Amino acid sequence: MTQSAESTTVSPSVPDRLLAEATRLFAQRGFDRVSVQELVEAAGVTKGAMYHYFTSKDDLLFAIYQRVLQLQMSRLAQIVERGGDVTERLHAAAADVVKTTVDNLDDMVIFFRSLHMLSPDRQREVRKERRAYHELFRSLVEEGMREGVFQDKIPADIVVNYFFGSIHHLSMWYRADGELDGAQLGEYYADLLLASLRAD
Amino acid sequence: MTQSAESTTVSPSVPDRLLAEATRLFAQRGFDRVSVQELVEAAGVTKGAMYHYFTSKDDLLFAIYQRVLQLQMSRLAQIVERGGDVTERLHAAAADVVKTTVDNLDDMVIFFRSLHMLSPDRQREVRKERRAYHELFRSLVEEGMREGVFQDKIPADIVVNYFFGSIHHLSMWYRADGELDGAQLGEYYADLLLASLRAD
DNA sequence: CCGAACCGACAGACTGGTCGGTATGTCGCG
DNA sequence: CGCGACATACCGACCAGTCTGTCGGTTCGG
Repeated sequence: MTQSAESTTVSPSVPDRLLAEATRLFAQRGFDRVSVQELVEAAGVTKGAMYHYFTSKDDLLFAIYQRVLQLQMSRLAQIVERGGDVTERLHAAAADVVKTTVDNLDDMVIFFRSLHMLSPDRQREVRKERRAYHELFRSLVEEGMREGVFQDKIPADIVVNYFFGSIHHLSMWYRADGELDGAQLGEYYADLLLASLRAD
Repeated sequence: MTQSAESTTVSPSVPDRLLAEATRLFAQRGFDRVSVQELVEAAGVTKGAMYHYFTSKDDLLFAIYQRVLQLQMSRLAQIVERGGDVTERLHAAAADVVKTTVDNLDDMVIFFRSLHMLSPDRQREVRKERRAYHELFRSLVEEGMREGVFQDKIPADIVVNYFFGSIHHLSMWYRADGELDGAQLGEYYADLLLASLRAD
């Protein structure tokens, strides 16, 4: 074994601890308001350790983005690929993205609030991957439109942006301690999306 | 007249210039990334001038929030009050908020991205006014539900959050130089909202 | 089989620069 | 002469990133 199993404690590796604490702190107070010193103290390591694993504070933020993008894309791809009619797949995809979002609210707060903190290069990279994600989702909508299952008076592109806007906004009002759980909310949101797409 | 009309130049007053430049810069680069020095230079004044009219950098940000909240609330109130059936009023309100949002994209970027930069007191104040705004909008939805014009399987609260999420997200993808103008987009968005509310 | 060279993984002090806010001065106008 | 409306120099705090050092393990030549 290398070192992944356990040493004295079962705590995760240093980079993982940094990522976890960074996510929590950046979501809570904003990227610029969290100092590197504070972050490493929260993770129980030192600056030396952080700069050993990440080239900059920016790099740490980017790592959070990559984790989110990868998670979302893999979940959506899985749903798109599996069979079933397009209505079912779109409903499942919509409900799943809601569930995943409320399960990772901190990630989403950071995602939408801190994009402009990344270097232009990395912003482009994030936008590129995000676009691919949108396009995969949109392909479902377009499929339904072609089949005549969905109305096509409103461009698929607009519908998708409309829906993802709602998702984005979840990080501003959804509270995990409320009465509404993620699965229930996912049902509502998926129903709203499909209702607005219902063919006449 | 006091001083509002004109002096030598026709340029707006110092506080107005500060507000305008602050809005542009905060939206472009984020509150924490704009230094007071840079801001006052952009507005063509000095720090002394700024701290004469605003008690802090925070205070300037709060002034932007107040302007946005007031504008939105007054527009919505006007639409709600005028007659017409509930479908028409909701459609008009929805289309108008889209139009107002794309006409003031910088304001909205700041609104959603920088809320956590305000002091807790002022955050509460903003949230309070924002809630009142949501509730007024929601009252339209509830009215339609009571009358049976709208479906009521999904709570009005959820529907409103869903819709305002889409609005919020506009600041992330809508580009004024694109092919879609605000009025057209407002139609689409209002149609989507009403479609998702259509009674069976 | 052993010791020396080496290496990855940190620790922690330090630095150059920046920033929000303040204190004091000035100037024109009533 | 007094006061509102600024101008400007300045300060203390803080912060990202760097640099040098340390230490436990691994490798490798003899």
